[in-house]
Amino acid sequence: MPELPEVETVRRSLKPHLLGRRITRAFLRRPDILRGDASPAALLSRDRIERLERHGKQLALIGASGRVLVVHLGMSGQLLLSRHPSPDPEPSHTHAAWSLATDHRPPARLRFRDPRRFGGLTTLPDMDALRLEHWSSLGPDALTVRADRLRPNLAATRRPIKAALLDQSVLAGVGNLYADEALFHARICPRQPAASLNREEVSRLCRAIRSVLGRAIRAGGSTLSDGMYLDGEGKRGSFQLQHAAYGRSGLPCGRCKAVLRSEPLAQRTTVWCPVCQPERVDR
DNA sequence: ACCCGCACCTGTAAGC
DNA sequence: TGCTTACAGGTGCGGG
Repeated sequence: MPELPEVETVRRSLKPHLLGRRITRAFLRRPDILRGDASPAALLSRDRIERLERHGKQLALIGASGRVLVVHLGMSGQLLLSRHPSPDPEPSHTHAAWSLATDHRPPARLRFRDPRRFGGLTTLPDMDALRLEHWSSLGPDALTVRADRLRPNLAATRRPIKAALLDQSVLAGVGNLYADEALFHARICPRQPAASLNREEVSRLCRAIRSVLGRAIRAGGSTLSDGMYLDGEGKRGSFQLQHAAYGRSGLPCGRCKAVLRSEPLAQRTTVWCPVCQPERVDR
């Protein structure tokens, strides 16, 4: 599922193909996946892609005109490059597409696919709208988060730490999979109230978050057995081979061999090691 | 103000 | 074998 490492891998895989490239035409097949102005110009038709930015799980394409197209992959979203014309039929659930100007770079079409439609596109007039409106409700980006930014956000909530990590206004980029991985590596029980983490625990958690997300990006993200996640060139990730907690309920902990435990928390399947991540009694 | 719980959506897989 | 059911989860919102 696309969380920060997958979105960052998509960004990096698209960058050499898209930067400086002109969009000749934009196609919107399902207008209900779009928020904002649906005009061709807002969809970057006849624009030139100047930058690709990411905050948390959101990806922004920024045109030379200053216009911004935000892509949110949700659960099953994909941004895929393909040749055009292509001998293959258009993939199912292709909700939007962009024709790219012919230059020496071959793939000539970009598609947004999203079978479950939890994702979508947002058009914004400029970078100010992106920073001051669209991204202002998001917490610090998880890839570079430091304890001094995370500590006040955790102190403000009584929810379990796992629930707080899933809240994009607390921290941007972590979803169910990487929350379990980060808590495992930080040796913190997912049920521990967020506000009860001491300075040392918040520092450990930040280091674990940065480290696990960094390693996941180096592995190209996690492509689970459903094969849903692919980068911009259609390549699979391999970080699923390094998962320590996610999807390993009932299997031995890689550190202490105790059986990993699973229980729903914040309506999400949560896996942790009862020995390495003990519940700390709070005073 | 905070936060819980559910609806949204579809593909996959397990169960009968 | 073919149907039904459960499950996966990011986000937004109703309501407590």
